[in-house]
Amino acid sequence: MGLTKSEIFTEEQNKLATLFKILAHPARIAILQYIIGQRSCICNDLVEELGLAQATISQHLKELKSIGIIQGTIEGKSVCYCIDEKVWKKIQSDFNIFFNQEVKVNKCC
Amino acid sequence: MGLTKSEIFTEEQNKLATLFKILAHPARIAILQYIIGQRSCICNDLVEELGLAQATISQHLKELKSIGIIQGTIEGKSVCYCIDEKVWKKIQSDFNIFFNQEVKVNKCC
DNA sequence: TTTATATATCGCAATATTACGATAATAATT
DNA sequence: AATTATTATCGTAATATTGCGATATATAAA
Repeated sequence: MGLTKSEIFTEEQNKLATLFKILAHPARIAILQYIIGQRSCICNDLVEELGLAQATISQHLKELKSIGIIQGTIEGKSVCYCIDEKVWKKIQSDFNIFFNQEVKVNKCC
Repeated sequence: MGLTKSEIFTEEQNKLATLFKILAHPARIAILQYIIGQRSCICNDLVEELGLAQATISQHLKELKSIGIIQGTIEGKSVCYCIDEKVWKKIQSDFNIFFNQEVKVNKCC
């Protein structure tokens, strides 16, 4: 089929999976790291830095924007992208809430 | 195309993206949460709990096993799955190393 | 030995993702 | 007004993922 059955999972499970999915691409990891290193950047910087086509970078930026982890501000004829620190920390917190669930020892493993 | 250009990214970026990818499905989140709640479980427990086909659950378990976050031990005619706490904590640590990069304030956003 | 139980794997169909060329849209520059 | 620079979007091809029925495998039970 190829269609995730979202309706059988909780909203929390779907939301967490979506966050993971947006981060699950090396180009998007690289984009985030580049923005952090430079504090901000424009789309073309990333095209030169990463060597992917402009359309591809633009699409990755759109996906990162979709979860709010970056935001873009129009500056003349370019768009300045930067990290939204609040969202960045919220995502880290959500991940840690998930990972801080106590893993109990058991019999078999 | 549809083929991620892994060769243009660092090994670290590819590895992190892979970890995110394996966790980027609500069924796999649900499986991990169920195992944590029960300490361990067998494949069939998950089939009943989640309402996905046995083949589907088995495939998700295989993917989780591929990053070592769970391990399976043969117990009679079933397989007992549990969290590998060491790997669990390592993944959490890897994520936090990524998220603890300092986000500096900048001019535009 | 036959049957039942539990899991893994194969093969397939449906859908999603990735990448990019072409092109549209917008604003600055000439 | 025409040109240039920057980004977004559309359309498309290639590949990946998801889900499941069918089937293979392996152990326990009868």
